[in-house]
Amino acid sequence: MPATPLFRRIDVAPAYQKVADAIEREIINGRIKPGEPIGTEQQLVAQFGVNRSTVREGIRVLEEGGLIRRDSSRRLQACLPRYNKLATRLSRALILHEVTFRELFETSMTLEVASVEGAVERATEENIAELAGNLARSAALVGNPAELAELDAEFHVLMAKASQNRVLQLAREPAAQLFFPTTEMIVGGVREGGARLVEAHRHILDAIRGRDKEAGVLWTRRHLQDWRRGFEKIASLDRSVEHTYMEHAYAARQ
Amino acid sequence: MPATPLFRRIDVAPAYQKVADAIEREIINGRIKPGEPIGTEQQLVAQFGVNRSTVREGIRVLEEGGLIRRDSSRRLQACLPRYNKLATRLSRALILHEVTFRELFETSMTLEVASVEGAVERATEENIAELAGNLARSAALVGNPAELAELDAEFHVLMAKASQNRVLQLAREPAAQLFFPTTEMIVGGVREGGARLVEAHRHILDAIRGRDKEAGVLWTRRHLQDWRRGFEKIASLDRSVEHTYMEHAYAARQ
DNA sequence: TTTATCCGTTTGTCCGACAAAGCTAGATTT
DNA sequence: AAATCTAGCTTTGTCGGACAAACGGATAAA
Repeated sequence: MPATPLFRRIDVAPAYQKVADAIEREIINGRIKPGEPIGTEQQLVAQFGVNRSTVREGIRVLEEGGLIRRDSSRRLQACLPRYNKLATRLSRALILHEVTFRELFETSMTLEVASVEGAVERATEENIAELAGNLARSAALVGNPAELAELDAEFHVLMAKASQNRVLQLAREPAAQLFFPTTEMIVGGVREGGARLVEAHRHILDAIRGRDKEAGVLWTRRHLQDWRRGFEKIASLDRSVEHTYMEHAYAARQ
Repeated sequence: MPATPLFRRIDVAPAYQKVADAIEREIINGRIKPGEPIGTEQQLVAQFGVNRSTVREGIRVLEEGGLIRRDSSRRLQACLPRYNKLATRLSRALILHEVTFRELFETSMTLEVASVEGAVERATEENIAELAGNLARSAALVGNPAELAELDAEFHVLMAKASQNRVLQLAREPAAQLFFPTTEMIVGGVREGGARLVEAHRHILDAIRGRDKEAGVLWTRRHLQDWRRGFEKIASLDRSVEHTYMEHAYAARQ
């Protein structure tokens, strides 16, 4: 073997990967815009000159990556990767890495506070209307932990949306997906839990309306501290977000 | 159509999806541990009773999701999803959503501050040694924007690691992947930029060593503000990341 | 206007096949 | 005996062809 290699390593990516890469490039470059059709499998077979099985494997990769999806009639089209879907993967990764609720709590505190600060600064009338709608529905469902937990998660999503910061929206999502599902357990297990939750939301919304950052931050902190107190009554913050929880969330969702 | 639907939508997932789900469940549940083999395609064919093509499509899904990988000899094995891979996809999503550097900056400020706070509280001797090593190398490369930019990114990764909060580590990664590559442009374009960067890192490390949270936060803020000032000299914060970054950084990298 | 029917297209799945690359174990060489 | 080589088996990546089910659209019937 020569001391200095004469040749660069040849790129030998499998064909399905090359198919996926080629389509991905077109989407990233903007040559194919979100919503536009990619073509049928048959057409891709013709264009790439590979077998349909190979094309289909490439498609699966892109589909899982969130770059393409199938519309109502199963035809392929480009799409904007949905935060939510990617966030789900990340949440799973967090579980497998056995993170603790303490880590989850600490990070969520940071991100929710940033979120409310942004919302106070930049929420539009429409954002506020959405939050108000959520609050009204929540108030009507104080006694229903399951529904209330879902509305709580939505409230925080709306708050992030109101911050007009999409990076923040994305950054908070993975933690939120693991964090907020516990709300049901907590609201259900703590006396007056539901009422306190709605009360906090009301104060936060008022702060956003009144552009009062201090109040917004204060009530967001209280809101999360409430969660923490509730959580510590039923579990330890330093236990990992276990498989048991995954099952719980999974089962409940399906 | 009845006002209230009588039936829930029936689950008719395609076979390849069911294959992927089945394997995923085993991994999430911990029945298959990271590093353990999944079996050959032939075995999966036998176990699931479906065709190999179907199995392979399912495998692509899991592979892209980061739950399984192929070892040196291409055999399937479970693995821990790597943050980095997932974060890359998220970064791509951010680009497609045409986020601005303002959003990136604001979120990074939040997350880096949280990161340094955690590091000040919980950094181990090993963490500090790693940071010190990074600082020493940086100091030796003040005049080299490309190298320094890479070391800067690493410094912040190490800082997040020192916070002992894996959720935070993950949450900051997508933004960081888009944010820090611009450092090269900035350090190269601003007089004394490299020196200021190393100086800031030094103060941050000192603060972590001395468990001085206030100083840590202060210098982290300054460090990022420096970035911002530098950035505004060469581009607008409100332009999308795609337009600015794709042109500059991509061209430079290739 | 709605319902039913037919037909071409597309997807999901299956079968069988083969070359290339990796592993295994016996045969060969040193 | 140890190292090396070789041949065979296994596994993956790819291919071609096939077919049922679902969908879209057009047309006929009520």
